[in-house]
Amino acid sequence: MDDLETRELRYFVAVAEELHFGRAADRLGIAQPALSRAIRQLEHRLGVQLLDRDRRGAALTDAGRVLLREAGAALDAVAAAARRTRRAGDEKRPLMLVTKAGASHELLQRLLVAHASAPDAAPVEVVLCEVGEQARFLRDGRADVAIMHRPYDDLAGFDTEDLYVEGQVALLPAGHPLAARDQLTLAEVRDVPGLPIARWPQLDGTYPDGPGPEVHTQSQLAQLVALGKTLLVIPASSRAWQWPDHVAVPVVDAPEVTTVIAWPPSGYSPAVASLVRSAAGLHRVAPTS
Amino acid sequence: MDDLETRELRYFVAVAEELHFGRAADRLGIAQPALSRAIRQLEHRLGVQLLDRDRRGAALTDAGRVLLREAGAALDAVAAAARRTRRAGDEKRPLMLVTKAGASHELLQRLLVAHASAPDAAPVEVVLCEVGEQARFLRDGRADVAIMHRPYDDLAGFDTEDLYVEGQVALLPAGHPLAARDQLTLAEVRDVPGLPIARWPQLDGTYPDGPGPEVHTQSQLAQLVALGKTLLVIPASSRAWQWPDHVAVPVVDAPEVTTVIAWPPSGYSPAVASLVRSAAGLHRVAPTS
DNA sequence: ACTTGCTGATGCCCTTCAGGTATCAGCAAG
DNA sequence: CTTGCTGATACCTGAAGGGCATCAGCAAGT
Repeated sequence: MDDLETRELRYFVAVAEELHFGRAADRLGIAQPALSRAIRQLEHRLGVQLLDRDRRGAALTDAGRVLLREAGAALDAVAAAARRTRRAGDEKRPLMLVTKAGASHELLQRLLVAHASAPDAAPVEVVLCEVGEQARFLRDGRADVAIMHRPYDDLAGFDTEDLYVEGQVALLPAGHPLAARDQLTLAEVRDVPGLPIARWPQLDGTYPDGPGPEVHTQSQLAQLVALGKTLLVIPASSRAWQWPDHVAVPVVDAPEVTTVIAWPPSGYSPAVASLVRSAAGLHRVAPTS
Repeated sequence: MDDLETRELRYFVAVAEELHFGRAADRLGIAQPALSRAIRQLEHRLGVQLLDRDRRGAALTDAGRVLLREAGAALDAVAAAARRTRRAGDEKRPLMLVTKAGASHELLQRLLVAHASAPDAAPVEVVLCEVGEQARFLRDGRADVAIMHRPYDDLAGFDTEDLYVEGQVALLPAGHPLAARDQLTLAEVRDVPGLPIARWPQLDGTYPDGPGPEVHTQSQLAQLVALGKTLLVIPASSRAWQWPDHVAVPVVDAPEVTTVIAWPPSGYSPAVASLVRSAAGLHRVAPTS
């Protein structure tokens, strides 16, 4: 059977994301005719039409949508193979741990301290990423292990260990009427006049509908809240990055958030095992806040 | 960054498995010099030595072992992308369900019947594979969903739903002294003179040490047990394939076996969801035996 | 209706590089 | 010192990926 080459997958992903051969070719650094031919050949080899060409661009067929998803996963796996192999060559390579910037500060702190005193401690390097990007880092080999949050993050396909369960708080600009309350409900937080809830990327990378601003970094958020443009509901421990002009109020009926440590099952190594063991030792210890 | 091509990964896997450039080249249908050059180039691009060449063949380095594992996963992902995309083109494509030949007969039977009467039932095609191969089928796209057994099968990276929990029985040749007992313990079953326990492939594909024969199909096993060459401990429901000259005796302290339905998180589709829902409806119903 | 300005598709040429054949080079065992 | 393995080199060839120029369809101005 004729196997696909990663080049073909990269080409298709570019076109599927741009929905435009010219721009995709540009992004890939090749000429448009070459791209058109490559995609045609790919369609022919798979025996399936992937794109509906149209006067004003291209649109994905059902099969195209399947391939977009699968190709992404496959390319991540290939990238992971390269990265992990390169790193296997280094002696004294540190373990890469990825987490959302600004989340779970203190838990992470304690984890690193605890692990440093473990007998078989390997050095750990912390990588910060944007919201929802941890899974990507694990999948493509940029990280060996991640700190993630259920139910917000995509844990599919990873082994995990629960570390900590906590409630959520609403983060409001100081001076807002609701900021004086000592607790809130989700119903009260929704539809606050002039204070729409910020919209985060969902598991599939799209944004939910709504009036609030689209954000994907903590600093954007902090800014927007301070400016009185939005409010948000976040895990209680995240108020570590709270600004002076922010006020956190517990939201009593918000779903609980579980902080977990996650790793790709294929990438299980003694170093990862050791770190996970250190993490398990932190179980249920409330963070100082 | 220079991405790897699947061709290079296939070449490396062949060499890593054969540990011999000539044989690997033969298997790939290319000449040995081309292979040598491809591997050298791969090593150079990764900046890591993958193989220790030696007068009598090649041996994997640590990095090589990492790449062997990662490349396998990556190639499976690429193959899955191709297969799932092709199948997405077919209308009326059946759902592919894979299970070990001979295991969980009746549960599967009931699942298929239950699902056939579901309102959104898609046709289901059953594929049988050898012991421990289900994960491979799910990973490379040959199957959409699998019936597997914890703790025997490798469930890492899949979403699962528990279907059924059962104890295990020892399968003995009729006429053996232990066959008259109405229950046994693991301690009694181990080290039965002249009846070593058969050795199954472990999660990593290697065989545990021991005196018993290496087997990987049910029919091999059935034969060996009937011949009085081995005994084995298996889930109670597997005695469906028991021969007339087999006797099953419960092993009271053997770990429980959970039959689960598993699917790759990436491959989640309405059809899979529907089948899983049907399966969940079977919960805890004891099979007739 | 004609033009304009987008889109992706074609035709033709060139360069690159994967792969084949022949041969070399190291080394262990006769 | 020869023989018979191994993998590595040298050199050539050919398929195919890629670039450039151009074509072809279609919608929206004018």
